[in-house]
Amino acid sequence: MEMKSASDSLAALGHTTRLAIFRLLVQAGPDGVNAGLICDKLELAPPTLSFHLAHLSRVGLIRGRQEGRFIFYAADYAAMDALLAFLTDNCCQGAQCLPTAAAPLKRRRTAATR
Amino acid sequence: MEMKSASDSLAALGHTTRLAIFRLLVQAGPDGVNAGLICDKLELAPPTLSFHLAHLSRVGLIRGRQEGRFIFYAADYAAMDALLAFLTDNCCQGAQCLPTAAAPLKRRRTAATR
DNA sequence: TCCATATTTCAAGTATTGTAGAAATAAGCG
DNA sequence: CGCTTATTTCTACAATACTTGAAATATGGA
Repeated sequence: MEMKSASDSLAALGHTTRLAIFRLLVQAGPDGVNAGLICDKLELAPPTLSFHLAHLSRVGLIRGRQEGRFIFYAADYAAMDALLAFLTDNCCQGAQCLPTAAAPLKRRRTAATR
Repeated sequence: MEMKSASDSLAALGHTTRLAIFRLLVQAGPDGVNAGLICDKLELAPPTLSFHLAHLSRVGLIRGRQEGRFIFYAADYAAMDALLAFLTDNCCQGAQCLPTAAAPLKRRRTAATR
């Protein structure tokens, strides 16, 4: 993952409304949730929700699939995994970074290690 | 971790310059790097760097410690860990979220599980 | 004390982003 | 076809964030 793509994703999550949407979808699972239901659960005006869903989609953190009149949005778990990997990549060069843990933060799977 | 604090941290990382600074510090290890050196490595104007360091400090992702005329900044690994935990918390309710993996994204240690 | 160096604060201009009403599009149903 | 529902696009305003020159602060050394 490149710096720009990672920072775009992080910026997308760096807003309480979008973070709430994303977590809702992460916890909802791969089937996703339709836009109207997200509106209700988070009490958002439809245009506001649409704006944020478009933002999250644009950076690749979520995906929408049309089903009849509904659009179901689901988290892109692979994108989230890649983002977490980017953050902890090459963490602390093997030194002990977390005092309470025995070992450094685990390096997550990356394109190179898959 | 609360929603607001998490989104503040993510927003802080959602900027190429700050993300570059943070990764530099994550990879540098617990001893940290002094501000001037960060300036040189990332080719930033001192006030610009200072602005971003203040931002990252304010949200708790990094810490500075004075040492003579220098201020060494280091990543706060515990804060990063908590942030990653927040994102994957209660991920996909046990369903399989990553098609290539056998199991869902691991739930990281949280205050509740420590 | 005076100077050089390290870093921050101030100030001001520019640019970007978030919100929500109104209107538009799209899909299914009678 | 016309109606209802689901969602998005358009528009315009308000608010916030980024950058950098200039000035200020602080630390150590001559």
